[in-house]
Amino acid sequence: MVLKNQVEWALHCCSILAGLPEGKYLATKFLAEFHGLPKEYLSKALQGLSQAGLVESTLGPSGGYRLAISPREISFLDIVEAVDGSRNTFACTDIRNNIPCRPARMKQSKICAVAQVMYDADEAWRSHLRNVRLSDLLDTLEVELPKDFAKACETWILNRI
Amino acid sequence: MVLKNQVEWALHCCSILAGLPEGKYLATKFLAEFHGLPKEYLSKALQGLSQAGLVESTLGPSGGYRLAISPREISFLDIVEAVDGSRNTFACTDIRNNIPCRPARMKQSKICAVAQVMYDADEAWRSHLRNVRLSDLLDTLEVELPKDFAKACETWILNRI
DNA sequence: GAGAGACTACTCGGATACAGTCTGTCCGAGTAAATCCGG
DNA sequence: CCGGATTTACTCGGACAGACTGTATCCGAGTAGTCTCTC
Repeated sequence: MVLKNQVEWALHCCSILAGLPEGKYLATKFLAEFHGLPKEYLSKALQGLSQAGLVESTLGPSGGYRLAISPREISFLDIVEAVDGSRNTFACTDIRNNIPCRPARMKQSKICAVAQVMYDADEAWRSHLRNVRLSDLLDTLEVELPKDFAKACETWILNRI
Repeated sequence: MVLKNQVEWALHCCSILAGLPEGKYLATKFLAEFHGLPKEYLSKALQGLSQAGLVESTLGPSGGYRLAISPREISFLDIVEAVDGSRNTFACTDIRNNIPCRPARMKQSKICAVAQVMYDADEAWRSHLRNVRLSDLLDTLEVELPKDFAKACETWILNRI
């Protein structure tokens, strides 16, 4: 049970898009070049973000992606689910229904006890991701990133808009 | 990112093995028949439990599996990791190292901020699973399961030992 | 009746196969800005 | 110099392919208990 690479890519790309000047778009080509990723495949991840409404795109020259909403309104969970889907990490197939000695017409109102525990764990994971916003990541990077490196990245990107 | 079916199977099988009379083994064949699962494939999950030391097996007639340790000492996480592996749900490939404008010989002591958030979420998930023990599941089933059903299951199993 | 050998029922592990997902590439359709060209 | 047509640069979406994983199935090797056979 491992998340796909695109999740990592999407998270990093969002942090870049969040730093864009007001109203500007950044092309997939440059996002891919910046992170050393295959452009065409990265584009799939960005399409996922776009369909989820986290990001918006425009066509033509000087087209590309930008955030559709404020970084304060985007959680890690939003990005993860946009790219990786929102299926529960545990898929209960209700194998208790196969038990041969079960009385006919037995009422099975409650959810399977095993599944309940797994669902709770899933919710703990999601809850943690829901409570971290993209803006929190930006704050952390602001502190952790060396100033000269941050500046170099900024000019690199501004040169491509 | 979905856990494999074998995890569900292993959890249910463990709850059955926990109810076995002292010192008795239950064959894979019956565990599979009881849950309506493919015997050969279920055996892979049980092998995983065996390698993790949660379960022990014996060969020959009246052979099979039984718990190797008390249900109080077995957590859900133990079972999940025995079957599904213990790799982190997020695989950081450190794409920040690919950034073209990074200064040469830049010290990158700290862990990637994106990865840190994902690792914390992973730990929240694992922590929840670690805090639920197999004995807790048995307690829940004791309360939730209709008495006649539980009895029917018990006799079904005792008849096969 | 006792002991040795054959038999049986099971686990374990490897080999194999198939399907689905992940990763990645390629290309055509559609679109918006920039450019060109005719009046 | 102005407005329409063309070109360009991009996104979007589908098609496709290879690698890997998940889901099985099958079978042979090894083992522990049981049965049988011989003395």
